[in-house]
Amino acid sequence: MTWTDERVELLKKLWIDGLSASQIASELGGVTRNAVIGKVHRLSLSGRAKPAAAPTARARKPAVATSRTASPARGAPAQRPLVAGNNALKPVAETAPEPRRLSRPESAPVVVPISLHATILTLTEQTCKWPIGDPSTEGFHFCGQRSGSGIPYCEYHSRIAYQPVHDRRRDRKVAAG
DNA sequence: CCCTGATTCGC
DNA sequence: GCGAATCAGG
Repeated sequence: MTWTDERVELLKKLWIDGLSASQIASELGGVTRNAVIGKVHRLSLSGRAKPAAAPTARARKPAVATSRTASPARGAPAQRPLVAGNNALKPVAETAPEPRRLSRPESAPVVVPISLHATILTLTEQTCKWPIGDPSTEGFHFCGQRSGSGIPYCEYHSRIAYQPVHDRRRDRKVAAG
Protein backbone atom coordinates (compact mmCIF):
# COMPACT_ATOMS: atom_id res chain seq x y z
CA MET A 1 0.00 0.00 0.00
CA THR A 2 1.07 3.52 -0.68
CA TRP A 3 0.51 6.61 1.36
CA THR A 4 -1.85 8.49 -0.85
CA ASP A 5 -2.99 11.93 0.15
CA GLU A 6 -6.31 10.54 1.25
CA ARG A 7 -4.77 7.88 3.41
CA VAL A 8 -2.42 10.38 4.97
CA GLU A 9 -5.30 12.69 5.74
CA LEU A 10 -7.25 9.89 7.31
CA LEU A 11 -4.21 8.90 9.28
CA LYS A 12 -3.84 12.42 10.59
CA LYS A 13 -7.48 12.65 11.50
CA LEU A 14 -7.62 9.38 13.32
CA TRP A 15 -4.35 9.98 15.09
CA ILE A 16 -5.43 13.38 16.29
CA ASP A 17 -8.76 11.92 17.29
CA GLY A 18 -6.85 9.74 19.65
CA LEU A 19 -7.07 6.35 18.06
CA SER A 20 -4.19 4.03 18.66
CA ALA A 21 -1.76 3.15 15.94
CA SER A 22 -3.03 -0.39 15.64
CA GLN A 23 -6.58 0.77 15.28
CA ILE A 24 -5.65 3.27 12.65
CA ALA A 25 -3.76 0.53 10.88
CA SER A 26 -6.79 -1.71 10.79
CA GLU A 27 -8.94 1.19 9.73
CA LEU A 28 -6.69 2.00 6.83
CA GLY A 29 -6.02 -1.56 5.95
CA GLY A 30 -2.94 -2.89 4.28
CA VAL A 31 -0.59 -1.50 6.86
CA THR A 32 0.66 -2.55 10.24
CA ARG A 33 0.69 -0.44 13.33
CA ASN A 34 4.42 -0.04 12.88
CA ALA A 35 3.83 1.51 9.52
CA VAL A 36 1.35 3.88 11.06
CA ILE A 37 3.69 4.87 13.84
CA GLY A 38 6.53 5.30 11.42
CA LYS A 39 4.42 7.52 9.24
CA VAL A 40 3.19 9.48 12.21
CA HIS A 41 6.75 10.21 13.17
CA ARG A 42 7.71 11.21 9.68
CA LEU A 43 4.82 13.61 9.70
CA SER A 44 6.00 14.91 13.05
CA LEU A 45 2.68 14.22 14.63
CA SER A 46 3.98 12.09 17.43
CA GLY A 47 3.37 13.72 20.71
CA ARG A 48 -0.37 14.13 20.62
CA ALA A 49 -1.98 14.80 23.97
CA LYS A 50 1.22 15.24 25.87
CA PRO A 51 1.54 18.80 27.13
CA ALA A 52 4.65 18.25 29.16
CA ALA A 53 6.24 15.02 28.15
CA ALA A 54 9.08 14.19 30.45
CA PRO A 55 12.12 13.25 28.41
CA THR A 56 12.22 9.69 29.58
CA ALA A 57 15.45 8.32 28.30
CA ARG A 58 14.00 5.85 25.90
CA ALA A 59 16.85 5.87 23.51
CA ARG A 60 17.36 2.41 22.24
CA LYS A 61 20.28 0.84 23.94
CA PRO A 62 22.24 -2.14 22.74
CA ALA A 63 21.84 -5.04 25.07
CA VAL A 64 24.89 -6.89 23.87
CA ALA A 65 26.44 -4.88 21.09
CA THR A 66 24.14 -5.77 18.28
CA SER A 67 24.84 -5.03 14.67
CA ARG A 68 22.08 -2.44 14.59
CA THR A 69 23.80 0.11 16.72
CA ALA A 70 26.47 1.28 14.44
CA SER A 71 25.77 4.86 13.56
CA PRO A 72 26.00 7.22 16.51
CA ALA A 73 25.64 10.07 14.11
CA ARG A 74 21.95 9.24 13.98
CA GLY A 75 21.37 10.54 17.42
CA ALA A 76 19.25 13.61 16.97
CA PRO A 77 18.86 15.46 20.26
CA ALA A 78 16.30 17.79 18.81
CA GLN A 79 13.00 16.64 20.19
CA ARG A 80 10.33 19.25 20.29
CA PRO A 81 6.73 18.71 21.16
CA LEU A 82 5.07 20.70 18.45
CA VAL A 83 1.57 20.05 19.60
CA ALA A 84 -0.37 22.85 21.13
CA GLY A 85 -3.90 23.18 19.91
CA ASN A 86 -4.95 19.59 19.96
CA ASN A 87 -6.70 19.84 23.24
CA ALA A 88 -9.99 20.59 21.65
CA LEU A 89 -9.96 17.27 19.94
CA LYS A 90 -8.51 15.34 22.78
CA PRO A 91 -10.88 12.62 23.86
CA VAL A 92 -12.41 13.69 27.09
CA ALA A 93 -13.11 11.06 29.66
CA GLU A 94 -16.82 11.04 29.96
CA THR A 95 -18.39 10.44 33.27
CA ALA A 96 -18.75 6.73 33.32
CA PRO A 97 -22.30 5.60 33.63
CA GLU A 98 -22.99 2.70 35.90
CA PRO A 99 -21.86 -0.46 34.21
CA ARG A 100 -24.93 -2.37 33.26
CA ARG A 101 -25.29 -6.07 33.38
CA LEU A 102 -26.73 -7.88 30.49
CA SER A 103 -30.01 -9.58 30.71
CA ARG A 104 -29.76 -12.47 33.09
CA PRO A 105 -28.57 -15.62 31.39
CA GLU A 106 -31.22 -18.28 31.82
CA SER A 107 -28.95 -20.99 33.10
CA ALA A 108 -25.54 -20.33 31.74
CA PRO A 109 -22.77 -21.60 33.98
CA VAL A 110 -20.61 -18.85 32.67
CA VAL A 111 -20.09 -15.74 34.66
CA VAL A 112 -21.61 -12.74 33.04
CA PRO A 113 -18.72 -10.50 32.13
CA ILE A 114 -18.90 -7.17 33.76
CA SER A 115 -18.57 -4.59 31.12
CA LEU A 116 -15.15 -3.06 30.87
CA HIS A 117 -16.75 -0.05 29.30
CA ALA A 118 -14.77 -0.46 26.17
CA THR A 119 -15.28 2.29 23.68
CA ILE A 120 -14.54 2.37 20.00
CA LEU A 121 -11.20 3.71 21.05
CA THR A 122 -10.26 0.73 23.12
CA LEU A 123 -11.54 -2.07 20.95
CA THR A 124 -8.96 -4.22 19.30
CA GLU A 125 -9.05 -7.38 17.28
CA GLN A 126 -9.13 -9.36 20.45
CA THR A 127 -11.62 -7.52 22.55
CA CYS A 128 -15.25 -8.49 22.72
CA LYS A 129 -17.26 -6.23 20.50
CA TRP A 130 -20.60 -7.06 22.00
CA PRO A 131 -22.48 -3.79 22.10
CA ILE A 132 -23.91 -2.74 25.40
CA GLY A 133 -26.52 -0.07 25.66
CA ASP A 134 -28.06 2.06 23.00
CA PRO A 135 -25.71 3.28 20.28
CA SER A 136 -27.66 6.50 20.15
CA THR A 137 -27.17 7.25 23.81
CA GLU A 138 -24.16 8.42 25.66
CA GLY A 139 -23.48 5.38 27.76
CA PHE A 140 -23.08 3.10 24.82
CA HIS A 141 -20.03 0.94 24.92
CA PHE A 142 -18.74 -2.53 24.25
CA CYS A 143 -18.14 -5.52 26.44
CA GLY A 144 -14.39 -5.30 26.10
CA GLN A 145 -13.54 -8.69 27.54
CA ARG A 146 -10.72 -10.57 25.93
CA SER A 147 -11.91 -12.73 23.11
CA GLY A 148 -10.10 -15.45 21.29
CA SER A 149 -7.88 -14.54 18.44
CA GLY A 150 -10.04 -13.55 15.53
CA ILE A 151 -13.22 -14.07 17.47
CA PRO A 152 -15.31 -10.95 17.77
CA TYR A 153 -16.88 -11.82 21.10
CA CYS A 154 -15.81 -13.15 24.44
CA GLU A 155 -16.85 -16.61 25.45
CA TYR A 156 -20.04 -15.49 27.08
CA HIS A 157 -21.24 -13.33 24.27
CA SER A 158 -20.25 -15.88 21.69
CA ARG A 159 -22.81 -18.18 23.26
CA ILE A 160 -25.45 -15.58 22.76
CA ALA A 161 -24.31 -14.60 19.31
CA TYR A 162 -24.02 -18.13 18.06
CA GLN A 163 -26.86 -19.67 19.96
CA PRO A 164 -27.49 -22.98 18.28
CA VAL A 165 -30.95 -23.56 16.94
CA HIS A 166 -31.28 -27.04 18.34
CA ASP A 167 -31.37 -25.64 21.82
CA ARG A 168 -34.76 -24.27 21.02
CA ARG A 169 -36.14 -27.71 20.42
CA ARG A 170 -36.56 -28.03 24.12
CA ASP A 171 -39.25 -25.41 24.02
CA ARG A 172 -41.20 -27.19 21.38
CA LYS A 173 -41.97 -30.17 23.51
CA VAL A 174 -44.66 -28.07 25.12
CA ALA A 175 -45.67 -25.85 22.30
CA ALA A 176 -45.98 -28.63 19.79
CA GLY A 177 -47.53 -31.16 22.05
C1' DC B 1 -0.22 -12.35 27.83
C1' DC B 2 -2.35 -8.36 25.99
C1' DC B 3 -1.56 -3.75 24.69
C1' DT B 4 0.79 1.18 23.88
C1' DG B 5 4.12 4.40 21.32
C1' DA B 6 9.41 5.27 20.13
C1' DT B 7 13.42 4.33 17.74
C1' DT B 8 16.71 2.42 14.54
C1' DC B 9 18.24 1.24 10.10
C1' DG B 10 18.15 -2.08 5.95
C1' DC B 11 15.68 -1.63 2.07
C1' DG C 1 10.33 7.46 2.47
C1' DC C 2 8.94 3.10 4.23
C1' DG C 3 8.14 -0.21 7.92
C1' DA C 4 9.88 -4.65 10.44
C1' DA C 5 12.35 -5.41 14.32
C1' DT C 6 13.18 -3.99 18.46
C1' DC C 7 12.83 -1.55 22.74
C1' DA C 8 10.48 0.24 26.81
C1' DG C 9 6.62 0.70 29.34
C1' DG C 10 1.32 -0.07 31.07
